[in-house]
Amino acid sequence: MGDKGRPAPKGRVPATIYDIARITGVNPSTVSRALNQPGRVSASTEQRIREAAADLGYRTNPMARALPTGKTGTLGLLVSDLTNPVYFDLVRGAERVAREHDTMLVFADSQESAELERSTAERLQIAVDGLLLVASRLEDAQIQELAAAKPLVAVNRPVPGVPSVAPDVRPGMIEALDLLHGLGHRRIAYLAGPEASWMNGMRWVTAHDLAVDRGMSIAEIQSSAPTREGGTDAFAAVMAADVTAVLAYNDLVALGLLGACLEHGVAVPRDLSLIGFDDIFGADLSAPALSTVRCSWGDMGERAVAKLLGAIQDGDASGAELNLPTEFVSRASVAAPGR
Amino acid sequence: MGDKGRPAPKGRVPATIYDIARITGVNPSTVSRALNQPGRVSASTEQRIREAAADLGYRTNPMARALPTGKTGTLGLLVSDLTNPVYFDLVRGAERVAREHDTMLVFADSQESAELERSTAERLQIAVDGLLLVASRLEDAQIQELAAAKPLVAVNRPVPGVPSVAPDVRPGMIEALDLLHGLGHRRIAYLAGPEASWMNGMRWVTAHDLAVDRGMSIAEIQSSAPTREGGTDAFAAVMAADVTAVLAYNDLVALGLLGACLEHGVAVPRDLSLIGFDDIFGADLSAPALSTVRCSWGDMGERAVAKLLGAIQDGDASGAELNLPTEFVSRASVAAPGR
DNA sequence: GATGGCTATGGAAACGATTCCATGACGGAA
DNA sequence: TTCCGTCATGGAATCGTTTCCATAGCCATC
Repeated sequence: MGDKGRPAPKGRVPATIYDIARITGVNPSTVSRALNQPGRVSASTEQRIREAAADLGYRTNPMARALPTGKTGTLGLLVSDLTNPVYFDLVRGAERVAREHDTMLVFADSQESAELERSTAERLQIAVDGLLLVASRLEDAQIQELAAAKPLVAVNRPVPGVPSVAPDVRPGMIEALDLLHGLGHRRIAYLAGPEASWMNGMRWVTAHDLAVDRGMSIAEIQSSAPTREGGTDAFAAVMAADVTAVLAYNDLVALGLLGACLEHGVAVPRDLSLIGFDDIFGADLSAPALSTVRCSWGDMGERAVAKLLGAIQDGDASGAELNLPTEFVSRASVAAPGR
Repeated sequence: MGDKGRPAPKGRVPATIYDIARITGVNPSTVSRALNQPGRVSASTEQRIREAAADLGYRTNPMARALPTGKTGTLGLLVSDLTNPVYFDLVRGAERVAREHDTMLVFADSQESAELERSTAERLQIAVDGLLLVASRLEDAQIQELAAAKPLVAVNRPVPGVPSVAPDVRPGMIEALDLLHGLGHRRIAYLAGPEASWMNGMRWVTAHDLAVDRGMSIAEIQSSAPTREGGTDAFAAVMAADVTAVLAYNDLVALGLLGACLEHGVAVPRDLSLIGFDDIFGADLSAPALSTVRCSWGDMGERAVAKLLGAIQDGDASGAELNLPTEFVSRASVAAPGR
């Protein structure tokens, strides 16, 4: 480990339990006990040890601890696209709970690629105590395989036998469709997201069923990507569909489509009503402000981490599913059909 | 370490170099060499070892490696507020370069609190090879102290003797003030951000000097927080300042103020021109779309990580400063003063 | 045909913490 | 007084990898 010739690495060497042991005249094992199992050593020794530790500015070396215990004190969070504003709140919620439990969060981004997701998950898995898979593009079997190796919680996508946290789209969607129906819309469209996304399928099926229940026709329109560009690109297809309202896969797509509408002189909501999903940052900024089906991503992040920590602690492999309700947020992008 | 009574932990035990050594009939040290120092063992042995490793699905245990080497293969990224959309791109850029170098990123959020930032940085520091401090609220001396312990790069804030990456606000700001001046604005205001923020001071000083150079008067208005709420809350103070244009500390504040203006019937840009900073996601969504001084946060993230990795590799402690140019993005929120 | 240098590999000591097992002291019960 | 249980602590093995040092074989050189 000699630093041969290299410019000397910076910083003083951090103190170890051996340093504390030497100073206080006890055995390293006693130091370890004093610091981690209060009451396991005599009060006076513990006192001396704690003081010495504070003096030296001792901090447990997580790597050294991880070796014998197998616990790294970190969780991995793998999302499909870190750039997507939806994940802001999720990340924040996750971070909050993790911090509360003295756990670090490692992030990674799979760039919407299943293959990259799998390899990243595998690499990540060895360095963490558990994995959070958000909006996974993997197949059920692949996820189950990962879950067999280490605790894993699927977010935004239920997987049989694997614990998961996901929004329940029905409540919000019912509100949305009731509103559209009440306003007189009869021909609507669903602007789809990525095919590999479970959530996309879920939204389409739910929207479809609810629309049919209400005697509305609903068309499915493909989009090139779950981004603003994807929404913009779909403009022509939406126009061709001859509908009075569009439910978009998410707010990003909806905002992209909204921009294209304005650009082409299609008035929203007079000529076309628009509803998004997720209530991301910025959804209330657009003109008109975007109506959307909201789910509390912050909550999802918190619940998911809590669940994962629980699974880690008691080796729980139960595949319990947790569903958080959604709600419709009514803004200016929806109105009665104009003609 | 026995799992006494606990529901058996999941998963098969991962393979180690000992397993590979046993299978191939060599010494573990040879396995280590074969895998990490190509050419250091005979081609045939290396071949056999690699095959066995692949068979067993061997992955290096990063904790075990970290112990003797002191290198964890992770970088810490500490921001003041993960919720701020500015950091999206920064995070993404950082993540990209980190991945390229097989390095993981650990995130943490200091919630705009200097004390929390310091303690988080210290805790983080022991688990990572280097630290990225974004928009730090710490004092120079504290940052220098942290930098003495382990490689550190300050982002969005230069610190004497510490390597840093920050935007150069002048170019973008010059464009902005030239535009305002050309349109006939003579009384403008700067809606400030957090006092502890170096960037806030920088923006104010630069705006002030440039305004004075052009014979414009400029007032400084305090805000309660660098968020949309902060901007909304500042509405009354802005009105009281009797100006025709406002430069806000950042887009968030600007958007908040914009919302308040619309709500109170103040027409933007006719009654008041508005300019933000950062060009965050959503800045182009508002009505009117927000003019802003943009800096490439993605680039900043990439550069910062690259710099940090460099510093780690060659123990470089040089406090080089890197400044990335900004540019003005002209949108609809600026016009000639209306009365 | 010794000698020296090089290459390929084995052996063992670290790294820092945890944890099982052992031991000595002490106190109370018989 | 003896014995046993308990408590506080020491000692040592262990986790998986890296790396320094040692050694055996080999080839080339003098």
